Amino acid sequence: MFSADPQVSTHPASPLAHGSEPSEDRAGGKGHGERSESSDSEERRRMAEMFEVLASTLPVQRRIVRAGDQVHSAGERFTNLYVLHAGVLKVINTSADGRENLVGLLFKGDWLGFDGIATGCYGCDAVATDTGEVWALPYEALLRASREHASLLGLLHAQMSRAITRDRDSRLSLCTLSADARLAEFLRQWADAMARRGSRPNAFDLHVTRAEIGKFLGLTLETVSRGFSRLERCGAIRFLEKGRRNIEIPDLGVLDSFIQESPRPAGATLQ
Amino acid sequence: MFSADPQVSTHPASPLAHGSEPSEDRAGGKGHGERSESSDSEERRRMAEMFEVLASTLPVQRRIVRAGDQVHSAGERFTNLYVLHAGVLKVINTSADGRENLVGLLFKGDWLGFDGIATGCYGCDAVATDTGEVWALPYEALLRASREHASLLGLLHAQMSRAITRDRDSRLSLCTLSADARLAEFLRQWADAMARRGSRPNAFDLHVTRAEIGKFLGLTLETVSRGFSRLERCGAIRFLEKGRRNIEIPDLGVLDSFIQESPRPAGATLQ
DNA sequence: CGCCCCGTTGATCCTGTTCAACGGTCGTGG
DNA sequence: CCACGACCGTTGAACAGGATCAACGGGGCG
Repeated sequence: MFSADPQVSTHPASPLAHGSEPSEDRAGGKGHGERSESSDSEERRRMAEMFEVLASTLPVQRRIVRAGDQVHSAGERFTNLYVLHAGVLKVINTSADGRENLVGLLFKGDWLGFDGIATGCYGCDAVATDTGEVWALPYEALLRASREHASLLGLLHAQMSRAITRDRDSRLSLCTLSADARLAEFLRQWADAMARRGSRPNAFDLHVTRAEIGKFLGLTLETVSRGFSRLERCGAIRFLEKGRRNIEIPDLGVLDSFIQESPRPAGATLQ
Repeated sequence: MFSADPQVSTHPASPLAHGSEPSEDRAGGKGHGERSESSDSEERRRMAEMFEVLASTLPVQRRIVRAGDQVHSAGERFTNLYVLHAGVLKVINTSADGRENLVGLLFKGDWLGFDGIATGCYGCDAVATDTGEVWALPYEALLRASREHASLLGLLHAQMSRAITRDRDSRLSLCTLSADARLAEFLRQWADAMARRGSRPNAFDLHVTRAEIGKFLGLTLETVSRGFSRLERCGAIRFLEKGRRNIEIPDLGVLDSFIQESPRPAGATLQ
C-alpha cells in the first residue's frame, strides 16, 4: 500500500510553517512555501540514521501491524515507547463518556507513547490504519542504554520536543483557521509527512474516514465532505478512485493558498 | 474533554481530566468536582521535592520577573529550560503570517522551553503576566548532571510527558466543547492549577485580557465576555472587582455542569 | 483633558451544524 | 444469485452558535 517511491519528485513545499520556525518564511505572496530539496533528503537521512542507532543500541522488538491492530491502548501499563517504521497510525482518545476522538496521526519515523511516561499508563489508543511496522523500545532499556550512547537520549528528547511543537501547531490551526483552511492544512501535513518519509507527497491514500478527519479537525463529517468537494472544484486536489480516499494534489501551492486565505481570524489585535 | 456523562454516575465532573491519569482520579462523590485533598497536597509535596532536587544538583539561575518581562522569545537560541517558581506565564506563538496566539498558560511548577530542544531555538515567546520567579536550568548542565542523579532525568521526562498530555487535552476540548463550556473548563484548569500550587482554588486573578483568553480558546473577545456574563448570571462565578478580572468560584460543581452540558458532538464553530 | 486600552452589550450576518435523503460498496446469508 | 443491512460518502435545506460590526462606560496615563 505504501507506494514506496524513493524518487522524490520535485518539491514538496513547506508546511507546518507554524511558529516554530521563526527564521523562515511562508512569506510569499503566492503561497508556495517551497522548502529546499535538501531539507527533505536531509530529513530522510536523519531518519535512517535514527533507525540505525536504535537497532544497534537497543533490544527493539519489531512488530508487523495490520489495519485495526492496536499498538497500545489507553490505561495499559506503560513499558515501551514505540517508533513507527512503516505505515500510518491513528491516535485515539476515548473520553469517559465514550466519545472517541482522533487526536493524532503518525507516520514513519514518529514516536509514540510519551504520554505514558509521567503517569505509568498510556493515555490513548494507537491503532494502525494500514499494514505497517512498529518498533517497540523498552523504556527502561532505553534509559539504561542512553548512559552509554548519549545520542540515544538526544533522539528521545528531540522526538518529545517535536511532539510538543507539533501538537501546539495543530492546536493553533484549530483556533485560527476556517474549516476549509483546516482541511487544506491537514492535507498539507499529510503530504509533508509523505515527503519526509520518502514517498510522493502529491498522491496518497487517506486511510481514515471523513468522520475521523472531522473529529481530528473539530468539524462534522458533512463539513469535511463538503470541504473536500470544494477543494476538488478549485483544483487543489483530485480523487483518483471511486472511494474518494485516494487523493492527488496537483499543486501544493493551491492548497497553501487555501490555508492563507483565512479570512481574518478572531480579533486581529492582540495586546 | 473527559466530561463524564451524567448517567455514569460515579464520575463527578471532571473537567480537564487530563486523560492521562487513570490511576488518580478525581473520584469525588457528588457533582462537585472536589478533588481529594490528599491528591493536591501530595502534588504540592512532589513539587517542593522537585525544586529541592533542582536546586541541589544544578546551577540554577533564579530570576525575578515582572508583568511583561520575557522569559524567552521565539527564535532565540535554546540554552535553558525554565521552571516557573512563582507567578503566571503566558506562552505566545506568533506565526509567520502574523497570527498571534496564546498557546499556553503556565503556573508554579510548570516547565517551559521544551520546544527548543529539537530545533535549537525557542518556538514561542514566554511572558510573565505578573510578578514571579523563574528558574533557568541550563540544558547541557542538566544532561550532564542527570548522569549522576537519575531522578533529574526522571523529572525532565515526566514534565515533558505532562506537557504533551496537557496539550492533547486542551486540543480535545477545542474540538468538542461549546464556547461556554470551553470557558468554564478554562476557569476549571486555572482553579486546579491554583490548588496544586497551594493557593485557594476558588478565588484568583486572571492576569490576561479577554482577547488573550479568546485566542487561547479559539473564540473572539466578545464571546468570552458574554460567556463570563452568562457564567456570572448562573452563579458559577462572581467578579470581585470592578475590573472584572478577579474571579471567585463559589462552587466548582456549577462550573463543571457547564462543561458537561455541552451538546457538542462534533466541532465548534469557528470564524 | 484627551487618548488608549479594556470590558460589556446589542444587532446582524455567516459559517458550520443538524436533519434528512440518496447512491455506492462490501460482506453475509437466504 | 440476489436481498439485505452496515458503513461510507455526498448533497440539500433549515437552523443556530458564534463572528462581526458598532456603540458605550470606565480606568490609567501622557
